[in-house]
Amino acid sequence: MVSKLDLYRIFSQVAVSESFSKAAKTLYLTQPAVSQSIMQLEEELEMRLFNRTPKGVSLTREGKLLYDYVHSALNLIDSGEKKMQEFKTLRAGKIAIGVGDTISRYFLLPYLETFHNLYPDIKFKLVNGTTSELCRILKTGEIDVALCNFPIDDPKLKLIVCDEVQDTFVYGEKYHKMFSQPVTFEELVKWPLICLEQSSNSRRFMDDFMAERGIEMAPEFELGSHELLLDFAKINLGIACVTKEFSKNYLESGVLQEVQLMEPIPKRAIGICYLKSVPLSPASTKFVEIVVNKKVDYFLS
Amino acid sequence: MVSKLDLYRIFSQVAVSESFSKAAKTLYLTQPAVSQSIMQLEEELEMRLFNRTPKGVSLTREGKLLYDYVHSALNLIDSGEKKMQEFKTLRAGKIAIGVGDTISRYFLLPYLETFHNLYPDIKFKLVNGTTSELCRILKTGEIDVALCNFPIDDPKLKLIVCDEVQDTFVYGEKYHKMFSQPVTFEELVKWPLICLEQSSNSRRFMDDFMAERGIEMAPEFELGSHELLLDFAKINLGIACVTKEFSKNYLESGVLQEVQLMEPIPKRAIGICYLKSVPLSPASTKFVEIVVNKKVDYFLS
DNA sequence: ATTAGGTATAAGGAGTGCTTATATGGTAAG
DNA sequence: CTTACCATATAAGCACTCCTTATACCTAAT
Repeated sequence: MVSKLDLYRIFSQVAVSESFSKAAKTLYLTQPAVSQSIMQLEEELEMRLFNRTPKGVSLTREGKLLYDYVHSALNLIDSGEKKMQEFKTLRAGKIAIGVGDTISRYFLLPYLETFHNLYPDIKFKLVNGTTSELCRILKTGEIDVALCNFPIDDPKLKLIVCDEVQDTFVYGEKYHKMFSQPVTFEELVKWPLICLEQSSNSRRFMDDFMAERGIEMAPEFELGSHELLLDFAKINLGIACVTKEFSKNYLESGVLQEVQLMEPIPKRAIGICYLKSVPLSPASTKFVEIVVNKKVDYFLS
Repeated sequence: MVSKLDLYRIFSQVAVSESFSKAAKTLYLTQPAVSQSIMQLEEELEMRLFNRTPKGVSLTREGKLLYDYVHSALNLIDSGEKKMQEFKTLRAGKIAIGVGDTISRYFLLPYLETFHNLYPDIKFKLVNGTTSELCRILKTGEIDVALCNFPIDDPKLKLIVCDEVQDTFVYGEKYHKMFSQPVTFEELVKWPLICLEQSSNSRRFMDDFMAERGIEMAPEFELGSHELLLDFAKINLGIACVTKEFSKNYLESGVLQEVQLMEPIPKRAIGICYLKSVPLSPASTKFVEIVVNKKVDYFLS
């Protein structure tokens, strides 16, 4: 095995130039340097690679065959380097993003669109899961970044708050006259409630908040998606605990209305997180930048 | 473009070992050497290739892709080097041999068989031509060696006499009683003669020899192959000028008989020749060795 | 807490690989 | 035939690269 791969780059150039001195010029070397390199290669392979002629050199039968291999190999390396260049300039690549179900629908989409319009060659992989699941698979490397509901307490993760959302309770037409006045939490939970499943971070947030006040929520319905919450409320099956920002359409059109509360519910943070120990790829870096800077292309959202 | 290809060999090993220190051991280097090499590669590509972990390292998404290229490239180089090894040990390769028509039939064949039995993986390319044609295409590189009739006067060619052959005149049954006594050349040329074409070296040799004595040969028949000479003589169309060694079967069986001459015809040399300026390939070297040492496998000839 | 095993960093020295200078050889033109 | 020019080969010296030793730092496991 030839120890010095670099000799092959010289070999290849000489094969093309058919001259030591011409190859030397191309490689910004001197002719003796090339001469010595080829001699070294020939010695290590114990094989004459070039026929020396007064006009230059030409590959021997064996050298020609070696060149075919070497040429392909060098091309492969070049292709690989080009690919890296593309990654660097975000003309190729892939981001694996973990995201909570609710967030993917109402929050992530505009950023994905913005990013995709800027860098159409970057591929996405989206993985859905709860906040804790996402934190786990971040560490396996399956995903590069995760967008999830805070709070998260994990020393290995870098956390960046991107947005704050307001949980709120909404009702449909049937409940209209019953909520003309602000209510307390104690009064509220007596109504039929529509909530997300207990496994979700948003639900847990609200459960914890109520628990601090000694109140227990016993929802009539526990649903799997935020969209269902809104639908259920619309047909007057109860009071839904939803995220205000994700319910804009329903509230603005008047289909649903917010319960006026005596005491505000604190805002809840949504953020992006990734492993502290693993540097982000160029594409992921750019994606994070877009999300934290809220660079949404509003024309598209 | 990464200037130092050797970095890729280290890169590849690290990718396999998934550890700088393990790769270092495999490569008979120290861990810092590997560490620095990878850092250098990463700097030149401006791309993180490995994620460092406390247990070792793992390829980044981008590194993995680069590895696919690099791995293939290194495999190609290895294959090329293996091929060279095969050439060296005559387990692969090709010889292009130029050979006169007559010689190929009566002289070359046993050597080809011997060589082929020793090195069955070497391929042959045979090119027929006259001596002067062969000398010309030797210089073009189309053939590696040539087997032809001497004399040759070319300062660029290395000449090795392999054998001497005796030209002679033969006749068939009809001429039997007319050649009971030795004849002079002057008497001989009065009979109908069967010769090779004037372009052949053997014919020129005989023409020149006669000319020195002021005799001109005016053959009845000028034929393209030695075999035809014998056939024509057999059916009594004249006296054929042939090479004794190549007519053994006809002479021994008594189908043809030699003209007894007053004065002997000098022997003519057959030899192998190749360019002085171009070193022979391993296969060609061995072939020349077999021919000049007359290493014929007699069981086969 | 301590140890073991991993990578990163710093500094020094050996060796390699380049350069300059020169030799050698062949071809083509004078 | 000689000379000049173009190519490669050889020789010697030096700069720089790259590897080594030494050390620091981190994490995980005992």
